[in-house]
Amino acid sequence: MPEFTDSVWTRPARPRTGQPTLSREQIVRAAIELLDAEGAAGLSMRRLGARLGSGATSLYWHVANKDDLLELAVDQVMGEIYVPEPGDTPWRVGVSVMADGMRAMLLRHTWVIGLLGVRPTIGPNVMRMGNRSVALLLAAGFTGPALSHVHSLITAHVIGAATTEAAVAAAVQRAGQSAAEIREQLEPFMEKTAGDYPDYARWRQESGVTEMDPDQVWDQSFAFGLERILDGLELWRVNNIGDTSAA
Amino acid sequence: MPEFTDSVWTRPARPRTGQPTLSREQIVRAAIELLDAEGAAGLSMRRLGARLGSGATSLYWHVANKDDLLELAVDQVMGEIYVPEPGDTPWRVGVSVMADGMRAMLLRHTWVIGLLGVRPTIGPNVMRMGNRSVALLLAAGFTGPALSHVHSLITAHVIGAATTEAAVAAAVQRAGQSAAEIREQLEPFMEKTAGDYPDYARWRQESGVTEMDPDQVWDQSFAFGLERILDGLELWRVNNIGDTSAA
DNA sequence: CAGTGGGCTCGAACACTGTGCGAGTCACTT
DNA sequence: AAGTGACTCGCACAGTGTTCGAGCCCACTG
Repeated sequence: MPEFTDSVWTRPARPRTGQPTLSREQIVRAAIELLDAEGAAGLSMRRLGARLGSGATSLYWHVANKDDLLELAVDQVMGEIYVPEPGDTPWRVGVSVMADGMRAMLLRHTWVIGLLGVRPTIGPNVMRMGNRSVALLLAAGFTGPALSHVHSLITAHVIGAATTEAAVAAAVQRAGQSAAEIREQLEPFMEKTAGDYPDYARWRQESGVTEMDPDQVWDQSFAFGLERILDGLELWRVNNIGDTSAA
Repeated sequence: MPEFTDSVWTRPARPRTGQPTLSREQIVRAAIELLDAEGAAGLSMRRLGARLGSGATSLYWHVANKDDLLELAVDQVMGEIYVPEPGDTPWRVGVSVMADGMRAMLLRHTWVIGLLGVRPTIGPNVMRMGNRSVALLLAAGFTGPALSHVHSLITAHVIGAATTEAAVAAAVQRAGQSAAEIREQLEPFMEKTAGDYPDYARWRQESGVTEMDPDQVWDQSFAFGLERILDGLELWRVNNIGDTSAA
């Protein structure tokens, strides 16, 4: 049984002296490229080796595991998220910027989503991000467990929204068809089952949601949710902290 | 390239006449048991066949793919979620019950989480759930795109919260150690890196979160977030619908 | 009652996966 | 010149999802 703290981040790095042809950074970068291009299923150690012009097993000198490699890749792309410094803007804006950035990152690297539920990441980039988030929320007046809850709430919204969006995007891409074609194909299925799900069918028709641009709907849905969350947090903040002037 | 609608749910079921020793329901049930017991990595067609006392390839008569099987399993467990009828309770309570139920399901079957981002499910149980959610939110006064946004917001919170909770739970389970032991192990790592993440380290110490029961913290965090979301929605509802009396 | 077709099971095989092991290469120190 | 250690890599092993074709057995038709 491995110790809890036995992960890429706690194991000492190998000393580097020679002029190796491969490096951990290079491997991680190539892995991310492969994952972006072909999804989680597209990454195999052999294919990654080939892409780097070296044998598959050479990678194991620089990386203990495929799991470790994935953890490194996740932390790497987490570093792409920009978390504003506290004080630059009102806290709502700061949080929104972070949330939007995180969402964009997850949609750029959809393979990350499937890994988030498998194992928590405590790499340097994630830690740095966490530290800046804490600073941001401290400046907003949140403290103690509430600060943690607020942070969880924001990230949960981003992860949850990105999850379903990515799922649909993947299905659409697999189908290789336009949104209009898919809507057309889906129609008979919807009509056939409309009797079984009357409320859903009626709402679907009346809402006019079928005639909107899907990408816009995703954006609006995410923004709507985030605004409601921030409203709810503001309300709580006023009632429990009472300082409405914090940046 | 497969059509978008080419999935388990749209393909006609095979006619069944003989007295087969295997059935699709039985296979799905066994798969879920295996997944619950050993996680996503524990399910292979050969192991599943062995568990059912039959050859691995026999399964392919009842199920086209491993992917299809997983989709069936996901829809199956989705059916475990209880969505209250509209009118039974105030809408906040109804939504809370659904959210709590969904969270509990995801934590019972953590393997589902990793599949949610891969492909959207449109199985009968998910559709039924969707229909009841629509009914619930219609009764609360939400209509049009806003209804969809509200539904997305709730499920996103559940999925996002369950994702990070499941990740930590999996790591703890892999370590096979108590929360106290893990905390002890983590301490030196935290102290060593405290200088790099000063805000985080300071908050961690002052907040006292390290001395709380982790399970309770998860529960509280989820409930806190849900309350803030419902507050935000209530606010929006009053401003945009104006009817505060809807059940 | 014989025969045939189709629902259903399954073993062999293929192409692939992650990874342990040991041999080999090279730059550098002693 | 010998050796040491960083690094690369081919082979092999156990395991994966899935295809194919052979075979079973039951319900039907002639």
